[in-house]
Amino acid sequence: MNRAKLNRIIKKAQDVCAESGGRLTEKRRGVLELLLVSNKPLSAYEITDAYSQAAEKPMPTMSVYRILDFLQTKELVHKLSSTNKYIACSHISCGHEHSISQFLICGNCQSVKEIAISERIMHELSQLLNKTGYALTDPQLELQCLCNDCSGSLS
Amino acid sequence: MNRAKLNRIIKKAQDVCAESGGRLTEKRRGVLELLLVSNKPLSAYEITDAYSQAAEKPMPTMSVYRILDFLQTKELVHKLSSTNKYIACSHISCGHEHSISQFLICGNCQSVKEIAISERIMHELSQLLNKTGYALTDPQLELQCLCNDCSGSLS
DNA sequence: ACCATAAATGATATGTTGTAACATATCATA
DNA sequence: TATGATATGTTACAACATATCATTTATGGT
Repeated sequence: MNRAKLNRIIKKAQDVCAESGGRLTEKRRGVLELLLVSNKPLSAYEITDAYSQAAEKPMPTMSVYRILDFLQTKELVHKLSSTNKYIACSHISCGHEHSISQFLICGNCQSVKEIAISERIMHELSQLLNKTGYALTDPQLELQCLCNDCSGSLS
Repeated sequence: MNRAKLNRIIKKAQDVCAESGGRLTEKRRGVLELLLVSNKPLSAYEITDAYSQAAEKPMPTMSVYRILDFLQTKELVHKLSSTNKYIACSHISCGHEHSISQFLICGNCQSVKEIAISERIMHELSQLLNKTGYALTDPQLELQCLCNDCSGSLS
């Protein structure tokens, strides 16, 4: 991710916050940037450590959790509940609708790809669920995968 | 779950263990029974407390984790990573193949239903993933839902 | 039956993830 | 500048999980 692209995303994120009455403060922007430049999801503690090191003064863990909560309500950040880690949304700059979010998690290198599963598959899934007496409330899927790079290198 | 059915499942579980060179000890059986009779997933600590109370002597948490690990390797128990809770497999007595496991988790009453998603949907999903450079390694899905009972009672 | 071995369990300490409760600081605006 | 709303700091603790080493219990070979 180059600086220009990062700046565009941050600008958009500021707009998103402003529209809903929040502020993308320095710390919130810092956490978001950390996640944007990371090539893998980070735990709250990893963010704490990275931020503290970069800022050369300790960032309270509590603040990190609150900032992550805030960023999640703005759908700028997603939490992966299967790993308790956090990842920046891949679609901030394009104004993507977040009604569906599916994550492919590489079990080897921990890289994550955020994809959009076809409406048709999700619809089929929903139909199947309804027959069972359960209705889908959160279509976020987390799929344990192996990425191409890793599947090659593991012979 | 009546006693007869429970006994059939335990018997089958003993067979599964024996075939792979393990033993369904008293404590392991006890933990499995707790999960079988529970109508909702239990955390490791809830299991610890329930077992300790039933046995009238304290069960070390560490033992519970080890027992859960063991039961998971035999696919008698599944872990729900989205909630850090554990659930008995619904298909022990029928010798079900465990290559696919999908869980519908009610966000209100925490009841869980283990279902088999159609091969066709899983195949489509797999195909879609391959295009993205990721290959599915673990088809366990955890879907956040609302069950019929709860969706009715929540007006 | 006896012992060697492996499997299982116990006990203690520590690591990781997350929330509760309350205080203080900063910003917008009337 | 007073006020309310938003944001951050601090401390304590709850919940979930692993590491390590000691002890006990089953099992197979002699």
